[in-house]
Amino acid sequence: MVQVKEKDDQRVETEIKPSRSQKRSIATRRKLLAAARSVFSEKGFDLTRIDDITERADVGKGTFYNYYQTKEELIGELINHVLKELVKLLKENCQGITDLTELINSLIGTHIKFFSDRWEDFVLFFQGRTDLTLQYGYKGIDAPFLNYFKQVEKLIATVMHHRLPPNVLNRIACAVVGFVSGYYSFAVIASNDDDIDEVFKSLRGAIVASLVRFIKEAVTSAEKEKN
Amino acid sequence: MVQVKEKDDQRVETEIKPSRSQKRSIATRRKLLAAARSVFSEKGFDLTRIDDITERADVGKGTFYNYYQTKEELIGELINHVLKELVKLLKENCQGITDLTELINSLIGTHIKFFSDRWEDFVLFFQGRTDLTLQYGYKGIDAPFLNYFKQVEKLIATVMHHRLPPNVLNRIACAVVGFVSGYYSFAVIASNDDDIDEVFKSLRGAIVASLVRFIKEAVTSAEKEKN
DNA sequence: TTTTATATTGACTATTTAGTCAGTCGTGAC
DNA sequence: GTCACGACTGACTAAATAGTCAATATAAAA
Repeated sequence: MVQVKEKDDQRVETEIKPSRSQKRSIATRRKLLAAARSVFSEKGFDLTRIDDITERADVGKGTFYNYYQTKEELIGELINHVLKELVKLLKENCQGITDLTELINSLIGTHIKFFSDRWEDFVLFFQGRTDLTLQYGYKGIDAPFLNYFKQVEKLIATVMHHRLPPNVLNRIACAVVGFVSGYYSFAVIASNDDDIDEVFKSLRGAIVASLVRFIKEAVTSAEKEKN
Repeated sequence: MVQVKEKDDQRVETEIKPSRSQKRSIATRRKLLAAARSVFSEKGFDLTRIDDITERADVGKGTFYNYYQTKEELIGELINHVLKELVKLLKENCQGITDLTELINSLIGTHIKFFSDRWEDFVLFFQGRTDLTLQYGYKGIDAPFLNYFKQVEKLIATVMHHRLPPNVLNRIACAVVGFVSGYYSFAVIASNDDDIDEVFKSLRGAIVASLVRFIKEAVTSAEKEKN
Protein backbone atom coordinates (compact mmCIF):
# COMPACT_ATOMS: atom_id res chain seq x y z
CA MET A 1 0.00 0.00 0.00
CA VAL A 2 1.42 3.31 -1.07
CA GLN A 3 0.53 6.75 0.12
CA VAL A 4 1.56 9.92 -1.64
CA LYS A 5 2.31 12.98 0.47
CA GLU A 6 3.52 16.48 -0.21
CA LYS A 7 6.49 17.14 2.03
CA ASP A 8 9.08 19.89 1.90
CA ASP A 9 7.91 20.81 -1.59
CA GLN A 10 8.75 17.28 -2.68
CA ARG A 11 6.44 14.47 -3.77
CA VAL A 12 7.24 11.54 -1.55
CA GLU A 13 5.91 8.02 -1.74
CA THR A 14 5.68 6.46 1.65
CA GLU A 15 5.16 2.78 2.29
CA ILE A 16 2.51 2.61 4.96
CA LYS A 17 0.99 -0.45 6.49
CA PRO A 18 -2.69 -0.86 5.82
CA SER A 19 -4.65 -0.37 8.98
CA ARG A 20 -6.37 -3.32 10.50
CA SER A 21 -9.76 -2.19 9.25
CA GLN A 22 -8.37 -1.72 5.77
CA LYS A 23 -7.03 -5.23 5.90
CA ARG A 24 -10.38 -6.45 7.00
CA SER A 25 -12.03 -4.68 4.12
CA ILE A 26 -9.64 -6.17 1.61
CA ALA A 27 -10.19 -9.59 3.06
CA THR A 28 -13.95 -9.19 2.82
CA ARG A 29 -13.76 -8.21 -0.80
CA ARG A 30 -11.62 -11.25 -1.46
CA LYS A 31 -14.07 -13.47 0.36
CA LEU A 32 -16.91 -12.15 -1.74
CA LEU A 33 -15.02 -12.70 -4.97
CA ALA A 34 -13.99 -16.21 -4.03
CA ALA A 35 -17.51 -17.11 -2.96
CA ALA A 36 -18.99 -15.68 -6.13
CA ARG A 37 -16.55 -17.56 -8.31
CA SER A 38 -17.41 -20.75 -6.57
CA VAL A 39 -21.18 -20.32 -6.71
CA PHE A 40 -21.16 -19.04 -10.29
CA SER A 41 -19.33 -22.13 -11.43
CA GLU A 42 -22.02 -24.30 -9.89
CA LYS A 43 -25.25 -22.48 -10.67
CA GLY A 44 -24.33 -20.07 -13.40
CA PHE A 45 -24.49 -16.28 -13.32
CA ASP A 46 -28.23 -15.91 -13.65
CA LEU A 47 -29.45 -18.41 -11.11
CA THR A 48 -27.02 -17.29 -8.45
CA ARG A 49 -28.70 -15.09 -5.84
CA ILE A 50 -26.95 -12.42 -3.86
CA ASP A 51 -27.84 -14.47 -0.79
CA ASP A 52 -25.95 -17.46 -2.20
CA ILE A 53 -22.84 -15.37 -2.49
CA THR A 54 -23.01 -13.73 0.91
CA GLU A 55 -23.83 -16.98 2.62
CA ARG A 56 -20.90 -18.77 1.07
CA ALA A 57 -18.65 -15.82 1.85
CA ASP A 58 -20.03 -15.94 5.38
CA VAL A 59 -20.86 -12.27 5.52
CA GLY A 60 -24.12 -10.41 6.00
CA LYS A 61 -26.19 -9.56 2.98
CA GLY A 62 -25.72 -5.85 3.47
CA THR A 63 -21.98 -6.28 3.14
CA PHE A 64 -22.38 -7.24 -0.47
CA TYR A 65 -23.85 -3.84 -1.21
CA ASN A 66 -20.95 -2.11 0.50
CA TYR A 67 -18.71 -3.45 -2.25
CA TYR A 68 -20.84 -3.83 -5.34
CA GLN A 69 -23.93 -2.10 -6.63
CA THR A 70 -25.12 -5.12 -8.58
CA LYS A 71 -24.32 -8.70 -9.40
CA GLU A 72 -23.38 -7.51 -12.87
CA GLU A 73 -20.58 -5.39 -11.48
CA LEU A 74 -19.11 -8.33 -9.63
CA ILE A 75 -19.35 -10.55 -12.71
CA GLY A 76 -17.45 -7.94 -14.68
CA GLU A 77 -14.70 -7.83 -12.10
CA LEU A 78 -14.38 -11.60 -12.00
CA ILE A 79 -14.26 -12.05 -15.76
CA ASN A 80 -11.75 -9.27 -15.94
CA HIS A 81 -9.53 -10.96 -13.34
CA VAL A 82 -9.61 -14.27 -15.12
CA LEU A 83 -8.85 -12.95 -18.56
CA LYS A 84 -6.15 -10.59 -17.33
CA GLU A 85 -4.41 -13.53 -15.74
CA LEU A 86 -4.74 -15.64 -18.87
CA VAL A 87 -3.38 -12.82 -21.01
CA LYS A 88 -0.51 -12.31 -18.59
CA LEU A 89 0.48 -15.95 -18.84
CA LEU A 90 0.16 -15.94 -22.61
CA LYS A 91 2.47 -12.95 -22.90
CA GLU A 92 5.01 -14.40 -20.52
CA ASN A 93 5.10 -17.76 -22.20
CA CYS A 94 5.33 -16.38 -25.72
CA GLN A 95 8.01 -13.83 -24.94
CA GLY A 96 10.74 -13.89 -27.56
CA ILE A 97 9.29 -16.62 -29.74
CA THR A 98 9.79 -16.00 -33.45
CA ASP A 99 8.68 -19.25 -35.01
CA LEU A 100 5.02 -19.83 -35.85
CA THR A 101 4.81 -23.45 -34.77
CA GLU A 102 6.60 -22.69 -31.58
CA LEU A 103 4.25 -19.83 -30.86
CA ILE A 104 1.13 -21.87 -31.47
CA ASN A 105 2.62 -24.56 -29.30
CA SER A 106 3.09 -22.06 -26.53
CA LEU A 107 -0.37 -20.53 -26.94
CA ILE A 108 -2.05 -23.90 -26.84
CA GLY A 109 0.09 -25.14 -24.00
CA THR A 110 -0.74 -22.09 -21.93
CA HIS A 111 -4.44 -22.45 -22.54
CA ILE A 112 -4.34 -26.12 -21.69
CA LYS A 113 -2.44 -25.51 -18.51
CA PHE A 114 -4.68 -22.62 -17.55
CA PHE A 115 -7.92 -24.49 -18.10
CA SER A 116 -6.69 -27.69 -16.52
CA ASP A 117 -5.58 -25.95 -13.39
CA ARG A 118 -8.72 -23.96 -12.78
CA TRP A 119 -12.01 -25.56 -13.54
CA GLU A 120 -14.02 -22.75 -12.00
CA ASP A 121 -12.37 -20.16 -14.16
CA PHE A 122 -13.03 -22.21 -17.24
CA VAL A 123 -16.70 -22.27 -16.41
CA LEU A 124 -16.66 -18.49 -15.94
CA PHE A 125 -14.83 -18.06 -19.22
CA PHE A 126 -17.28 -20.25 -21.01
CA GLN A 127 -20.33 -18.66 -19.47
CA GLY A 128 -19.09 -15.22 -20.28
CA ARG A 129 -18.55 -16.17 -23.86
CA THR A 130 -22.02 -17.62 -24.16
CA ASP A 131 -23.46 -14.53 -22.59
CA LEU A 132 -21.86 -12.45 -25.32
CA THR A 133 -24.02 -14.15 -27.92
CA LEU A 134 -27.14 -12.93 -26.16
CA GLN A 135 -28.82 -9.66 -26.92
CA TYR A 136 -29.43 -8.83 -23.28
CA GLY A 137 -26.29 -10.14 -21.62
CA TYR A 138 -24.31 -8.67 -18.78
CA LYS A 139 -22.61 -5.36 -19.44
CA GLY A 140 -18.91 -5.01 -19.07
CA ILE A 141 -17.70 -8.44 -20.08
CA ASP A 142 -17.27 -7.75 -23.77
CA ALA A 143 -14.27 -5.53 -23.19
CA PRO A 144 -12.16 -8.12 -21.34
CA PHE A 145 -12.98 -10.72 -23.98
CA LEU A 146 -12.09 -8.44 -26.84
CA ASN A 147 -8.86 -7.48 -25.15
CA TYR A 148 -7.96 -11.13 -24.66
CA PHE A 149 -8.73 -11.75 -28.28
CA LYS A 150 -6.69 -8.78 -29.48
CA GLN A 151 -3.72 -9.93 -27.46
CA VAL A 152 -3.82 -13.33 -29.09
CA GLU A 153 -3.98 -11.66 -32.47
CA LYS A 154 -1.02 -9.50 -31.58
CA LEU A 155 1.09 -12.45 -30.51
CA ILE A 156 0.34 -14.27 -33.73
CA ALA A 157 1.12 -11.20 -35.80
CA THR A 158 4.63 -10.90 -34.35
CA VAL A 159 5.74 -14.25 -35.79
CA MET A 160 4.24 -13.88 -39.24
CA HIS A 161 6.85 -12.86 -41.76
CA HIS A 162 4.54 -11.00 -44.07
CA ARG A 163 2.08 -8.52 -42.69
CA LEU A 164 -1.29 -10.20 -42.74
CA PRO A 165 -4.49 -8.38 -43.59
CA PRO A 166 -6.37 -7.76 -40.34
CA ASN A 167 -9.30 -9.98 -41.23
CA VAL A 168 -7.05 -12.94 -41.98
CA LEU A 169 -5.31 -12.49 -38.66
CA ASN A 170 -8.72 -12.30 -37.09
CA ARG A 171 -9.77 -15.63 -38.57
CA ILE A 172 -6.60 -17.28 -37.39
CA ALA A 173 -7.13 -16.05 -33.86
CA CYS A 174 -10.71 -17.30 -33.92
CA ALA A 175 -9.44 -20.70 -34.91
CA VAL A 176 -6.80 -20.85 -32.21
CA VAL A 177 -8.92 -19.81 -29.27
CA GLY A 178 -12.06 -21.44 -30.64
CA PHE A 179 -10.43 -24.80 -31.17
CA VAL A 180 -8.83 -25.04 -27.80
CA SER A 181 -11.87 -24.02 -25.79
CA GLY A 182 -14.24 -25.87 -28.07
CA TYR A 183 -12.31 -29.10 -27.78
CA TYR A 184 -12.08 -28.84 -24.04
CA SER A 185 -15.74 -28.07 -23.54
CA PHE A 186 -16.82 -31.10 -25.49
CA ALA A 187 -14.27 -33.32 -23.85
CA VAL A 188 -15.70 -32.39 -20.49
CA ILE A 189 -19.19 -33.35 -21.58
CA ALA A 190 -18.64 -36.39 -23.70
CA SER A 191 -15.30 -37.90 -22.90
CA ASN A 192 -14.99 -41.37 -21.53
CA ASP A 193 -11.32 -40.89 -20.74
CA ASP A 194 -10.40 -41.17 -17.10
CA ASP A 195 -8.32 -38.05 -16.91
CA ILE A 196 -9.50 -35.44 -19.36
CA ASP A 197 -6.76 -33.02 -18.48
CA GLU A 198 -4.02 -35.56 -19.11
CA VAL A 199 -5.50 -36.47 -22.47
CA PHE A 200 -5.89 -32.82 -23.31
CA LYS A 201 -2.23 -32.27 -22.59
CA SER A 202 -1.21 -35.29 -24.65
CA LEU A 203 -3.14 -33.91 -27.61
CA ARG A 204 -1.24 -30.66 -27.57
CA GLY A 205 0.99 -31.76 -30.45
CA ALA A 206 -1.96 -32.77 -32.57
CA ILE A 207 -3.77 -29.53 -31.92
CA VAL A 208 -0.70 -27.48 -32.75
CA ALA A 209 -0.06 -29.35 -35.98
CA SER A 210 -3.65 -28.94 -36.95
CA LEU A 211 -3.70 -25.22 -36.27
CA VAL A 212 -0.48 -24.61 -38.12
CA ARG A 213 -2.06 -26.36 -41.05
CA PHE A 214 -5.15 -24.20 -40.68
CA ILE A 215 -3.08 -21.06 -40.72
CA LYS A 216 -1.22 -22.04 -43.87
CA GLU A 217 -4.47 -22.89 -45.63
CA ALA A 218 -6.17 -19.73 -44.46
CA VAL A 219 -3.29 -17.52 -45.55
CA THR A 220 -2.90 -19.04 -49.00
CA SER A 221 -6.62 -19.12 -49.65
CA ALA A 222 -6.86 -15.47 -48.70
CA GLU A 223 -4.01 -14.65 -51.09
CA LYS A 224 -5.72 -16.51 -53.90
CA GLU A 225 -8.94 -14.70 -53.18
CA LYS A 226 -7.12 -11.40 -53.45
CA ASN A 227 -5.99 -12.11 -57.01
CA MET B 1 -51.71 -37.88 -38.32
CA VAL B 2 -51.92 -41.63 -38.16
CA GLN B 3 -54.27 -43.75 -36.15
CA VAL B 4 -53.83 -47.46 -35.66
CA LYS B 5 -56.98 -49.58 -35.52
CA GLU B 6 -57.75 -53.27 -35.22
CA LYS B 7 -60.10 -54.20 -38.07
CA ASP B 8 -61.10 -57.62 -39.37
CA ASP B 9 -58.27 -59.18 -37.41
CA GLN B 10 -55.84 -56.99 -39.30
CA ARG B 11 -53.75 -54.10 -38.12
CA VAL B 12 -54.66 -51.18 -40.29
CA GLU B 13 -53.13 -47.74 -40.35
CA THR B 14 -55.73 -45.18 -41.22
CA GLU B 15 -54.99 -41.61 -42.20
CA ILE B 16 -57.40 -39.54 -40.21
CA LYS B 17 -57.71 -35.82 -40.26
CA PRO B 18 -56.96 -34.12 -37.00
CA SER B 19 -60.04 -32.54 -35.54
CA ARG B 20 -60.30 -28.80 -35.48
CA SER B 21 -59.56 -28.61 -31.79
CA GLN B 22 -56.58 -30.90 -32.24
CA LYS B 23 -55.28 -28.60 -34.94
CA ARG B 24 -55.76 -25.65 -32.64
CA SER B 25 -53.89 -27.42 -29.92
CA ILE B 26 -51.03 -28.31 -32.21
CA ALA B 27 -50.86 -24.75 -33.44
CA THR B 28 -50.73 -23.42 -29.90
CA ARG B 29 -47.90 -25.74 -29.00
CA ARG B 30 -46.04 -24.61 -32.07
CA LYS B 31 -46.62 -20.98 -31.18
CA LEU B 32 -45.23 -21.57 -27.71
CA LEU B 33 -42.14 -23.33 -29.05
CA ALA B 34 -41.48 -20.64 -31.61
CA ALA B 35 -41.91 -17.88 -29.08
CA ALA B 36 -39.67 -19.63 -26.58
CA ARG B 37 -36.95 -20.16 -29.15
CA SER B 38 -37.06 -16.53 -30.05
CA VAL B 39 -37.00 -15.20 -26.48
CA PHE B 40 -34.39 -17.68 -25.31
CA SER B 41 -32.05 -16.57 -28.04
CA GLU B 42 -32.36 -12.99 -26.84
CA LYS B 43 -32.36 -13.28 -23.06
CA GLY B 44 -31.03 -16.73 -22.38
CA PHE B 45 -32.80 -19.60 -20.65
CA ASP B 46 -32.55 -18.32 -17.12
CA LEU B 47 -33.66 -14.75 -17.53
CA THR B 48 -36.61 -15.63 -19.70
CA ARG B 49 -39.88 -15.49 -17.77
CA ILE B 50 -42.91 -17.57 -18.52
CA ASP B 51 -44.70 -14.30 -19.18
CA ASP B 52 -42.17 -13.41 -21.87
CA ILE B 53 -42.96 -16.61 -23.69
CA THR B 54 -46.74 -16.44 -23.46
CA GLU B 55 -46.78 -12.79 -24.43
CA ARG B 56 -44.70 -13.36 -27.51
CA ALA B 57 -46.77 -16.41 -28.38
CA ASP B 58 -49.83 -14.25 -27.86
CA VAL B 59 -51.58 -16.71 -25.57
CA GLY B 60 -52.73 -16.48 -21.97
CA LYS B 61 -50.33 -17.40 -19.24
CA GLY B 62 -52.42 -20.36 -18.15
CA THR B 63 -52.04 -21.88 -21.59
CA PHE B 64 -48.36 -22.42 -21.00
CA TYR B 65 -49.13 -24.71 -18.10
CA ASN B 66 -51.52 -26.74 -20.23
CA TYR B 67 -48.57 -27.82 -22.31
CA TYR B 68 -45.56 -27.80 -20.03
CA GLN B 69 -45.11 -28.26 -16.32
CA THR B 70 -41.98 -26.13 -16.19
CA LYS B 71 -39.68 -24.03 -18.31
CA GLU B 72 -37.15 -26.82 -18.01
CA GLU B 73 -39.43 -29.22 -19.85
CA LEU B 74 -39.81 -26.81 -22.74
CA ILE B 75 -36.08 -26.23 -22.92
CA GLY B 76 -35.53 -29.95 -23.15
CA GLU B 77 -37.99 -30.24 -26.01
CA LEU B 78 -36.40 -27.36 -27.91
CA ILE B 79 -32.86 -28.62 -27.56
CA ASN B 80 -34.02 -32.03 -28.59
CA HIS B 81 -35.65 -30.62 -31.73
CA VAL B 82 -32.59 -28.70 -32.74
CA LEU B 83 -30.14 -31.50 -32.25
CA LYS B 84 -32.39 -34.09 -33.89
CA GLU B 85 -32.54 -31.89 -36.95
CA LEU B 86 -28.79 -31.36 -36.99
CA VAL B 87 -28.19 -35.09 -36.64
CA LYS B 88 -30.67 -35.81 -39.42
CA LEU B 89 -28.85 -33.46 -41.78
CA LEU B 90 -25.48 -34.89 -40.82
CA LYS B 91 -26.63 -38.41 -41.59
CA GLU B 92 -28.20 -37.43 -44.88
CA ASN B 93 -25.19 -35.51 -46.08
CA CYS B 94 -22.67 -38.15 -45.08
CA GLN B 95 -24.59 -41.06 -46.55
CA GLY B 96 -22.34 -43.34 -48.56
CA ILE B 97 -19.12 -41.42 -48.01
CA THR B 98 -16.10 -43.68 -47.55
CA ASP B 99 -13.20 -41.25 -47.62
CA LEU B 100 -12.07 -39.49 -44.46
CA THR B 101 -11.40 -36.09 -45.97
CA GLU B 102 -14.65 -36.17 -47.81
CA LEU B 103 -16.50 -37.09 -44.64
CA ILE B 104 -14.94 -34.31 -42.61
CA ASN B 105 -15.71 -31.96 -45.42
CA SER B 106 -19.32 -32.98 -45.31
CA LEU B 107 -19.52 -32.82 -41.51
CA ILE B 108 -18.05 -29.35 -41.43
CA GLY B 109 -20.11 -28.17 -44.35
CA THR B 110 -23.29 -29.36 -42.71
CA HIS B 111 -22.46 -27.64 -39.44
CA ILE B 112 -21.57 -24.43 -41.21
CA LYS B 113 -24.76 -24.45 -43.22
CA PHE B 114 -26.83 -25.32 -40.19
CA PHE B 115 -25.39 -22.61 -37.97
CA SER B 116 -25.41 -19.98 -40.69
CA ASP B 117 -29.03 -20.58 -41.52
CA ARG B 118 -30.35 -20.46 -37.99
CA TRP B 119 -28.83 -18.05 -35.61
CA GLU B 120 -31.42 -18.71 -32.92
CA ASP B 121 -30.71 -22.40 -32.92
CA PHE B 122 -27.01 -21.76 -32.65
CA VAL B 123 -27.61 -19.70 -29.55
CA LEU B 124 -29.74 -22.50 -28.08
CA PHE B 125 -27.05 -25.04 -28.96
CA PHE B 126 -24.38 -22.95 -27.36
CA GLN B 127 -26.37 -22.17 -24.27
CA GLY B 128 -27.25 -25.80 -23.78
CA ARG B 129 -23.64 -26.77 -24.03
CA THR B 130 -22.60 -24.19 -21.49
CA ASP B 131 -25.34 -25.33 -19.20
CA LEU B 132 -23.90 -28.83 -19.26
CA THR B 133 -20.76 -27.58 -17.58
CA LEU B 134 -22.79 -26.40 -14.60
CA GLN B 135 -23.53 -28.53 -11.62
CA TYR B 136 -27.14 -27.39 -11.36
CA GLY B 137 -28.10 -27.08 -15.00
CA TYR B 138 -31.36 -27.97 -16.66
CA LYS B 139 -32.30 -31.62 -16.66
CA GLY B 140 -32.92 -33.44 -19.88
CA ILE B 141 -30.52 -31.72 -22.22
CA ASP B 142 -27.55 -33.99 -21.66
CA ALA B 143 -29.17 -36.85 -23.52
CA PRO B 144 -29.72 -34.98 -26.80
CA PHE B 145 -26.17 -33.67 -26.69
CA LEU B 146 -24.67 -37.06 -26.02
CA ASN B 147 -26.73 -38.57 -28.81
CA TYR B 148 -25.53 -35.90 -31.21
CA PHE B 149 -21.99 -36.56 -30.15
CA LYS B 150 -22.33 -40.33 -30.54
CA GLN B 151 -23.72 -39.93 -34.03
CA VAL B 152 -20.73 -37.85 -35.06
CA GLU B 153 -18.45 -40.52 -33.62
CA LYS B 154 -20.32 -43.19 -35.54
CA LEU B 155 -20.02 -41.35 -38.84
CA ILE B 156 -16.31 -40.91 -38.36
CA ALA B 157 -15.85 -44.55 -37.40
CA THR B 158 -17.40 -45.75 -40.65
CA VAL B 159 -14.66 -44.21 -42.80
CA MET B 160 -11.69 -45.26 -40.70
CA HIS B 161 -9.94 -48.29 -42.15
CA HIS B 162 -8.66 -49.66 -38.92
CA ARG B 163 -10.94 -49.96 -35.96
CA LEU B 164 -10.02 -47.14 -33.63
CA PRO B 165 -9.98 -47.49 -29.85
CA PRO B 166 -13.11 -45.78 -28.50
CA ASN B 167 -11.23 -43.08 -26.65
CA VAL B 168 -9.28 -42.06 -29.74
CA LEU B 169 -12.51 -41.83 -31.69
CA ASN B 170 -13.89 -39.78 -28.87
CA ARG B 171 -11.03 -37.30 -29.04
CA ILE B 172 -11.45 -36.92 -32.76
CA ALA B 173 -15.14 -36.20 -32.40
CA CYS B 174 -14.40 -33.61 -29.70
CA ALA B 175 -12.03 -31.91 -32.08
CA VAL B 176 -14.45 -31.86 -34.97
CA VAL B 177 -17.49 -30.51 -33.17
CA GLY B 178 -15.42 -28.38 -30.81
CA PHE B 179 -13.48 -26.67 -33.57
CA VAL B 180 -16.44 -25.79 -35.70
CA SER B 181 -18.61 -24.42 -32.90
CA GLY B 182 -15.65 -22.81 -31.14
CA TYR B 183 -14.51 -21.02 -34.26
CA TYR B 184 -17.99 -19.78 -35.02
CA SER B 185 -18.66 -18.54 -31.53
CA PHE B 186 -15.53 -16.45 -31.47
CA ALA B 187 -16.07 -15.17 -34.96
CA VAL B 188 -19.45 -13.88 -33.89
CA ILE B 189 -17.92 -12.00 -30.98
CA ALA B 190 -14.69 -10.70 -32.35
CA SER B 191 -14.84 -10.70 -36.10
CA ASN B 192 -14.51 -7.52 -38.06
CA ASP B 193 -15.55 -9.24 -41.26
CA ASP B 194 -18.70 -7.93 -42.85
CA ASP B 195 -20.36 -11.23 -43.47
CA ILE B 196 -19.29 -13.78 -40.90
CA ASP B 197 -21.26 -16.57 -42.49
CA GLU B 198 -19.65 -16.05 -45.88
CA VAL B 199 -16.19 -16.05 -44.35
CA PHE B 200 -17.05 -19.10 -42.31
CA LYS B 201 -18.06 -20.90 -45.49
CA SER B 202 -14.91 -19.83 -47.28
CA LEU B 203 -12.81 -21.26 -44.47
CA ARG B 204 -14.37 -24.67 -44.83
CA GLY B 205 -11.39 -25.99 -46.76
CA ALA B 206 -8.94 -24.76 -44.18
CA ILE B 207 -10.93 -26.24 -41.33
CA VAL B 208 -11.20 -29.58 -43.07
CA ALA B 209 -7.49 -29.73 -43.85
CA SER B 210 -6.70 -28.83 -40.30
CA LEU B 211 -8.98 -31.49 -38.83
CA VAL B 212 -7.70 -34.19 -41.14
CA ARG B 213 -4.25 -33.30 -39.92
CA PHE B 214 -5.45 -33.45 -36.33
CA ILE B 215 -6.90 -36.90 -36.88
CA LYS B 216 -3.70 -38.28 -38.38
CA GLU B 217 -1.64 -36.86 -35.55
CA ALA B 218 -4.05 -38.12 -32.91
CA VAL B 219 -4.16 -41.62 -34.37
CA THR B 220 -0.40 -42.01 -34.75
CA SER B 221 0.32 -40.54 -31.34
CA ALA B 222 -2.17 -42.94 -29.80
CA GLU B 223 -0.49 -45.85 -31.56
CA LYS B 224 2.91 -44.79 -30.31
CA GLU B 225 1.55 -44.47 -26.81
CA LYS B 226 0.24 -48.01 -27.00
CA ASN B 227 3.70 -49.47 -27.65
C1' DT C 1 -80.75 -27.57 -29.95
C1' DT C 2 -78.71 -29.16 -25.86
C1' DT C 3 -75.04 -31.33 -23.65
C1' DT C 4 -70.47 -32.64 -22.95
C1' DA C 5 -65.65 -32.15 -23.64
C1' DT C 6 -61.67 -29.55 -24.63
C1' DA C 7 -58.84 -25.38 -24.90
C1' DT C 8 -58.06 -20.81 -23.32
C1' DT C 9 -57.90 -17.05 -20.22
C1' DG C 10 -55.97 -13.55 -16.96
C1' DA C 11 -56.86 -11.91 -12.35
C1' DC C 12 -55.37 -13.65 -8.20
C1' DT C 13 -52.25 -15.68 -4.43
C1' DA C 14 -47.97 -17.47 -2.85
C1' DT C 15 -43.23 -17.38 -3.14
C1' DT C 16 -38.93 -15.71 -4.09
C1' DT C 17 -35.48 -12.21 -4.28
C1' DA C 18 -33.44 -7.60 -4.54
C1' DG C 19 -32.26 -3.87 -2.10
C1' DT C 20 -32.56 -0.81 2.36
C1' DC C 21 -31.36 0.97 6.73
C1' DA C 22 -31.32 1.61 11.68
C1' DG C 23 -28.55 -0.39 14.78
C1' DT C 24 -24.22 -3.12 16.39
C1' DC C 25 -19.38 -4.03 16.55
C1' DG C 26 -14.41 -3.22 16.34
C1' DT C 27 -10.65 0.05 15.86
C1' DG C 28 -7.85 3.80 16.69
C1' DA C 29 -7.42 8.79 18.12
C1' DC C 30 -7.49 11.78 21.80
C1' DG D 1 -12.20 6.03 29.19
C1' DT D 2 -14.93 7.89 25.51
C1' DC D 3 -15.65 9.54 21.10
C1' DA D 4 -15.80 9.13 16.10
C1' DC D 5 -15.55 6.46 12.19
C1' DG D 6 -15.84 2.84 9.12
C1' DA D 7 -17.25 -1.99 8.50
C1' DC D 8 -20.70 -5.11 9.18
C1' DT D 9 -25.39 -6.95 10.05
C1' DG D 10 -29.90 -9.19 9.13
C1' DA D 11 -34.73 -8.21 9.72
C1' DC D 12 -37.57 -5.66 6.90
C1' DT D 13 -40.08 -3.72 2.60
C1' DA D 14 -40.94 -3.51 -2.17
C1' DA D 15 -40.92 -5.66 -6.45
C1' DA D 16 -40.89 -9.40 -9.56
C1' DT D 17 -42.38 -13.88 -10.86
C1' DA D 18 -44.31 -18.55 -10.59
C1' DG D 19 -48.13 -21.10 -10.51
C1' DT D 20 -53.49 -21.61 -9.72
C1' DC D 21 -58.18 -21.88 -10.92
C1' DA D 22 -62.92 -20.43 -11.62
C1' DA D 23 -64.88 -18.52 -15.50
C1' DT D 24 -65.28 -18.38 -20.50
C1' DA D 25 -65.06 -19.67 -25.26
C1' DT D 26 -64.95 -22.99 -28.76
C1' DA D 27 -65.70 -27.55 -30.78
C1' DA D 28 -67.75 -32.18 -30.96
C1' DA D 29 -71.39 -35.31 -29.70
C1' DA D 30 -76.01 -36.45 -28.72
